[in-house]
Amino acid sequence: MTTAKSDTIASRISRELAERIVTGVIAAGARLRQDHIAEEFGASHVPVREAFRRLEAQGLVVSEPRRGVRVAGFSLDEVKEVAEMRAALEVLALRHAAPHLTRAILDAAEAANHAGEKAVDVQAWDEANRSFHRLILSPCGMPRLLKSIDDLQVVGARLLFSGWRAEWEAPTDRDHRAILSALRAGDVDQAASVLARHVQWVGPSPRKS
Amino acid sequence: MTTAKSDTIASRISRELAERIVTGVIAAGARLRQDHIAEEFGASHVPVREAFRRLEAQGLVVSEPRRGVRVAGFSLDEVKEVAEMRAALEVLALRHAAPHLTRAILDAAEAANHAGEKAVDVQAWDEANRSFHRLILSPCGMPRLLKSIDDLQVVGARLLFSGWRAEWEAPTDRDHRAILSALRAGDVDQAASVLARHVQWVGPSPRKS
DNA sequence: GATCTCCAAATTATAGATAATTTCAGTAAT
DNA sequence: ATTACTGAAATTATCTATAATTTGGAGATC
Repeated sequence: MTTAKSDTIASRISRELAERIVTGVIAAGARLRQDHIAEEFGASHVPVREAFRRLEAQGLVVSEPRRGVRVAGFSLDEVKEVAEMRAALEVLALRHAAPHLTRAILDAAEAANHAGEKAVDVQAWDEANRSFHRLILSPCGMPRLLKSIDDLQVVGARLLFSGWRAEWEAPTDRDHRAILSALRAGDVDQAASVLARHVQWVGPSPRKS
Repeated sequence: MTTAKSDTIASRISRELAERIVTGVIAAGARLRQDHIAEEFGASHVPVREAFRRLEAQGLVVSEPRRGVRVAGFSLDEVKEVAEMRAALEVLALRHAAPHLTRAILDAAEAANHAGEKAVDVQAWDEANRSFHRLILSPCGMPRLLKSIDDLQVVGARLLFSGWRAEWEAPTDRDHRAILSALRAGDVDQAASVLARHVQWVGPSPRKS
C-alpha cells in the first residue's frame, strides 16, 4: 500500500490519479495540469500525458486538444448510462461464465459477499463487491469483455464514494445471495435477471450534476 | 482523403495507423516500432507513443511495458467476443433510441441501406453499414455507449477486410430492412432481436488465429 | 458601465537527447 | 547437436528544451 511498485512511471501516475478521481479527492470537472502533476510525482510531463490517455480511455477524464484535460463529470444521466452498459455486459459475461462455474467458485463468491457484509468502510465494501462480480464472471473467458466491465465498474465506483449509505448495503448483499442461489439451482436466466437489476441500481435519490 | 486535417499529430498518426490495421495493411501480430513510425510521419516518437495508447484503448494493439506494441490478433474467439459485446450494447442503445426515432431518421437509414446495396467495394459497404447503425442508434443520447459501440465496430471491421464475400451482403441488407420495418411497426422487441442476431453474425466459415 | 483588443503568463504539444531495458546473434560449454 | 552465456545493437521509457496555442486581464473604446 506504499508507493505501489509499477513498471512504468506512466502507469503509476495513471493508477494514482484514477484512485484520486474515484475517491473524490479530485473533484469532477477539475482541470488537470500536466506540469503540476509531473512536478508532484517528480517526473517529467511526458509520462503524465500518457497517463492522461489511459484515464481518458477509462472514461475518468475528458481531453480537448490543446485545451487540457479535466475530470469527467458524473451527472445522474452519465451514472445511469454506465450502470446500464455494465448491466448489459455483465449479463453477457454471466451467460458465458455459467457453464464453467464450479462449486468452489460459488463458495468463494459467497465468502466475498460475507466479507462485504462485514466491511466497515466504503473501500472494503467496494473491494468485496468487486471480488464477488469478478469471481462469477471471470470464467466466461472473454478478456476484452472483462476489461470493459472492469472499467465501467471503476467509473461507477465514483458514485459510491460520492454518497454512500450504509442502508444500501443490505439490498446488495441480498441480491448477491439471490444470484448465487439461482446459479446453484442452474437457473441462469433468473441469475441474469437479478444481476441486471442489481447492477443498474444507482441509489434512490437523484444526484446533482 | 489526403492528409486528413487533424488538430494534433498524435491523433493523425492514431487515425492513420487504425486504418492500416483495420484494412490489413499491417498484419495482426506485427510489431510497431515507435522510431520507425515517427520517422515515417516526420514526427518525434512522443506523439507516436500517445497514438499507441489510443489504439490500445480501441483494442487494435496490445502493449507490454518495455516490450513494445504489436497489432492485436483476431482469432475466431476474439471476433466472436467483439461481436457479442457489440450486439449487447447495440440492443441497449436501440431500446433507448427507439422512442426518439422519427420517420425522417428511418428514411435516412433506409437510404443508407440502399447505398450499401449499391456499394462496389468493401470500404463503401462498410461505410454504409456504419451509417445505418449510427443513424438508428444515435438518438439514444448516450455518448459513452455510442463510443464503445463505435470502437467495437472498428475492431469488427477487421474481419470484413480480411475476408469479405459478396454473398454476405444480401442477408445483411435483408436484416436491415427487417429492423426498419419492425421499428416502423413500433415493435422494438422484434427490432432488437433481429439486430442482436445480425450483429453477432461473423460469417459462416471458421477463421484462423 | 460594458465590450473589445492586445499582450504577457500559463499551458499544451512536439522535438531532440539520454538512460535503461530488451533482443538476438555469435560463441563457448556440455 | 543443443543449451547456456555474453555483449553489441536495437528499442523503449524518460527527461530537458522549445515551439505553438490558449487563457486571462489591463487598458482603450464605444
